[in-house]
Amino acid sequence: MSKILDEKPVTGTQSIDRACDLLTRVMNSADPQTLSELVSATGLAKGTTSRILSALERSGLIARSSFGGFESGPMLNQFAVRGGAYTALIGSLTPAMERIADITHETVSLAVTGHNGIDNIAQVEGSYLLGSRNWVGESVPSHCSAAGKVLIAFGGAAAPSTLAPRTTETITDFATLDEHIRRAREVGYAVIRNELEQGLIAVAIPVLGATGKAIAALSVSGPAERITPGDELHIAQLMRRELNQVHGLKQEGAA
Amino acid sequence: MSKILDEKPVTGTQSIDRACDLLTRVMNSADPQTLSELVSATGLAKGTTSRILSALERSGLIARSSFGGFESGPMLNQFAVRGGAYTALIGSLTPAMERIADITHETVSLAVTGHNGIDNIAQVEGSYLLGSRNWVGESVPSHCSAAGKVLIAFGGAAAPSTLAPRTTETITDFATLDEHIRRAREVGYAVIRNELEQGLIAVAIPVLGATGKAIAALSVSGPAERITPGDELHIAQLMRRELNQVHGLKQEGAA
DNA sequence: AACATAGGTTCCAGATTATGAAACTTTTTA
DNA sequence: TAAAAAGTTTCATAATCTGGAACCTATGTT
Repeated sequence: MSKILDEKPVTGTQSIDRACDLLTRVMNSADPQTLSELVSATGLAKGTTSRILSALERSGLIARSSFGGFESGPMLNQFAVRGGAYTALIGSLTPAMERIADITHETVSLAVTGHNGIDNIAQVEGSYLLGSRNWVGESVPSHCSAAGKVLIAFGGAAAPSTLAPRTTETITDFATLDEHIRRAREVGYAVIRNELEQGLIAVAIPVLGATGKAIAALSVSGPAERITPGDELHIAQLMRRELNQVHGLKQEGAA
Repeated sequence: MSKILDEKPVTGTQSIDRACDLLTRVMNSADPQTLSELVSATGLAKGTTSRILSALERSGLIARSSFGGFESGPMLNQFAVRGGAYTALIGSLTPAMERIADITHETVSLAVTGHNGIDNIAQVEGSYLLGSRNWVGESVPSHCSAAGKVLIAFGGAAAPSTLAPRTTETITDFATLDEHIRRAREVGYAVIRNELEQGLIAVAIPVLGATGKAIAALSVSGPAERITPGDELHIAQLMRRELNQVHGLKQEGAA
């Protein structure tokens, strides 16, 4: 079987690619990563790994934990304290998300296109005990999340190249996904029913930026018992209405 | 004049060092940085800069802004949303900081050793109108901040190699600084009076970790009119008392 | 205490890899 | 529409990075 997408060989950055790989591994690990762990995870030579990690440490991006191993360095932690690039977006949408949670009693989430998948960046809990757990900071595949579908539909994310199944109802062929995307573009919202996890329903609408493309997705999610197919449109309309109240975001599109 | 500190030549990581430099420039800029800006800032060849930036973009560390230029990428923004490594520390100390601010009416700050200087990572405002502005996310030199002195005194930061003046009262000779450090170690707190900025007084105590070394510094700062030399000890004692209430931090030392 | 082991760093010859000037493409400005 | 600015790609060259092995240095073991 030949390559589905023509892989660009990408040359002239071997060492930087390796450094980025090591950096992201360290960043995304909860616990400090030791040199040996990173060596076996990446398959790099021990000396090479040590040299690269030292360079990253020298620039403050990573640091040695006092208990051994590498963890995020002052440069990154300081960046996190400043809030990163999403703070403004989260800040302006939080009140609307809270109102939506108040009315629906369900969990409301804000997601953006991430490096591999859809990244959840903010969440407001509903009042029900049974609801989505906090998954801020986690990623999900775009083809089986409502936020992902809506981001693809409104130009905020590229269509995925693979459709890995998560449940028996996950969309695994491109024709069906295209159909969902087209429908989302028409009606202004997207839905998942059991496609990410059995029993989990979510409805998402796009948050459109000044250029008319989606910059984020707002979604309500809850169990199938509470969110029936008949509720989907109402939830989408409610989100649209609340989002239209938000100052500083040009909103358009049906719902 | 020969090299003061023997500069280690550091070899084998030229391209990674350059990549780190570019990455941190992008991270620390409020606005997206264009290729040309980065070229002239770093002095690298245009082609080289473009190639490195593409590699960083490919790994999700930086991203192209829709308005042109490079900004922090999903990998970093997602990291920031998760909170970085300081969240636990800030979370456990915020209540104590709030109580200190309530009692003193002055601004209370939390700082850690950063990549170049002392990084402010949290701040609670006092009730006075005249007070320190919010400087979370900014760095100050260690030799002219109370937090810096106390971090050096309690093994949380290395002594600085240069003593750049900020005011006429900034300590600029190593002997005087050593004396201040020694005194801080004795009494358990450090003070600056007009050494960082005219009229600014700050008192800091160390936050000691399990290993007995300072992992952070807690400080109260305000104008010279309100914080007299006679207040310093009381403020230090107050901070020490509140810090001792914090669960999960072994505290020791006089004050 | 001496030894063994694992985890980490440094060294060095060699060739793979990054480099930068220039050509080329795209976007912006006049 | 032309011209300039901004950004990307190409390619020959040699400088840079590589990885194996030697070398440290803690920590645990007999």
